[in-house]
Amino acid sequence: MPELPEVETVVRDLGPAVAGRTITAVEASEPGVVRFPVREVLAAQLPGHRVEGVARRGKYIVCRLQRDHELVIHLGMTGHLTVREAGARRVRHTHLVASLDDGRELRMDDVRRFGRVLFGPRAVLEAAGAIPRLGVEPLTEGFTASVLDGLLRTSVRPVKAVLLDQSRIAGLGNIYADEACHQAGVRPGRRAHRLTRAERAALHAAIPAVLAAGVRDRGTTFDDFRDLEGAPGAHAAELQVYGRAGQPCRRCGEPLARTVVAGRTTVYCRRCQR
DNA sequence: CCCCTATCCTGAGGGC
DNA sequence: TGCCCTCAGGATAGGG
Repeated sequence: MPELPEVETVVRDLGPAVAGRTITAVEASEPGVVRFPVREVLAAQLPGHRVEGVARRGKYIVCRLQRDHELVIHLGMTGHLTVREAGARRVRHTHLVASLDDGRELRMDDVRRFGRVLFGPRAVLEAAGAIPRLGVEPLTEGFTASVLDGLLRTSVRPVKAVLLDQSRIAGLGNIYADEACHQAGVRPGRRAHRLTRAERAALHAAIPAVLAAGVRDRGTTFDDFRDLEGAPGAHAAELQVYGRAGQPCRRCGEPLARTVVAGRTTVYCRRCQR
């Protein structure tokens, strides 16, 4: 599942690959994934636009186009972006193919169709609420200890629910939320407002640390994340808890516990996390 | 505003 | 060999 490090990996490769390129033709095949506007409008209006740059906001990939237009892509759980030579074999469930003026194609595929493609003038996308309000970016200077304190101290929800709430912190998903809680020594099910000052500080350090490690390793390929060229990320081997229920904690040897928090499978160490 | 639950969606994997 | 069931989860709609 693409979270901040996986999306960042895609964005860092996508910028150099498509900046300056003009989109010459568009196929948007599957209804559902291409949400805004309807895909016929996208196919009619996107060609002719030149890509000026690519940025990330939370888990959203934002391609800046000419005339203040944007092509926004969310990969959902199983989405992929690739840049390939035109005519290369397509995978099943390819929802968007944007031909570029260098003979390559930007493609988006997504088996489960939880991903989204949005296009239009930035102001229109914003006014329509196409991208929901997103919280602080955890790898920026805006992610201060006091900002995180404010989020945690005012919520009675499980701490993991706060970490997963994109309107509060943008970019954490199930993998890195569990990893951050383990590194901080905090049980994911603890009520956020009951954490001690020291625990909040530990989380404030752990969140950027686990995300930066994921970015460094070009993402976690647990089952199906791939970068622009189809290569897996290397971070799965570094995971401490996610996907390791029943296996020994790498810190203390205790078999890792599995539970459900905020509706998500959650793995933690009974001994290391209190 | 706050929080929780159901829903979307397909393929992998287990049980028999 | 194959059918059926459960599970995976990011985001969001809707209920309390």
